[in-house]
Amino acid sequence: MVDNRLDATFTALADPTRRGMLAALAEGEKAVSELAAPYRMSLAGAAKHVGVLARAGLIERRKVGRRQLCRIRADRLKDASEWLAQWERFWTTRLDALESALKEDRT
Amino acid sequence: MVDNRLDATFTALADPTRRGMLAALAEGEKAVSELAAPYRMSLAGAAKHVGVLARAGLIERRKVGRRQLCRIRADRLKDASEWLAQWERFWTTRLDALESALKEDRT
DNA sequence: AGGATAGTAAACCATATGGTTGATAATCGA
DNA sequence: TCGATTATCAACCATATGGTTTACTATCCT
Repeated sequence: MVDNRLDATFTALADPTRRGMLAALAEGEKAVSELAAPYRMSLAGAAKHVGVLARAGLIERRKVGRRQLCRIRADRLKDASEWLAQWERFWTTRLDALESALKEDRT
Repeated sequence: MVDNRLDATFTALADPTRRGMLAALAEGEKAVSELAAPYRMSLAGAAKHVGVLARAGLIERRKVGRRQLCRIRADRLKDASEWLAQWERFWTTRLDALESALKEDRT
């Protein structure tokens, strides 16, 4: 199912630690321990989060020496974004309705 | 935290039943039992999913007679969409890189 | 009034999740 | 070679999640 990928993607995005890690990776490739550093959490714990991101396909890892460099893989993020874009019609019509309601108020 | 809202939103979106319910609500307001109908699941189980969507702020409920009519509240979906839009630069540069790689292949 | 319908609430169960610690492996640097 | 660094793995724990069933309330219909 295509759905399973969205499940994993949204599940991965549902945790602030993991969203923070993605934000950190926006600056460029980072090793697991660098990703872990900002969090009051054991390295093993943080590495689990990295694993969730990797299994969801949101990041790639490559081993360089003893470090495991991670970088963002944009395509899954794009899938999620496109799913959400489906709903754009809703909020735009919502905003349109709000706008005309406001206009009506002023007349 | 603003983050907590994103947590709840993405958690709610991480389940295919709940995404399906949102899709059903795209056609218009629906009662809980109507939302539940497509799923091989007890009404109580489905109602829990509706509760998750409501607590995440993705839907609103209003009681009409003995029915509980639900409709989409677009703003939270929009929040999630905007969070994801942050990453647009990533996949566009990715696609650009892919494109030039393909071009290079052909020369 | 009394039965069917719509929904919630509570108790329960199995499994998933987020975290810990401790052990181990691989690599770097002196 | 030896110690420190980087990371994974396994076992474990508490809590959350997705589902069930049973019981109950509220509303509608005849």
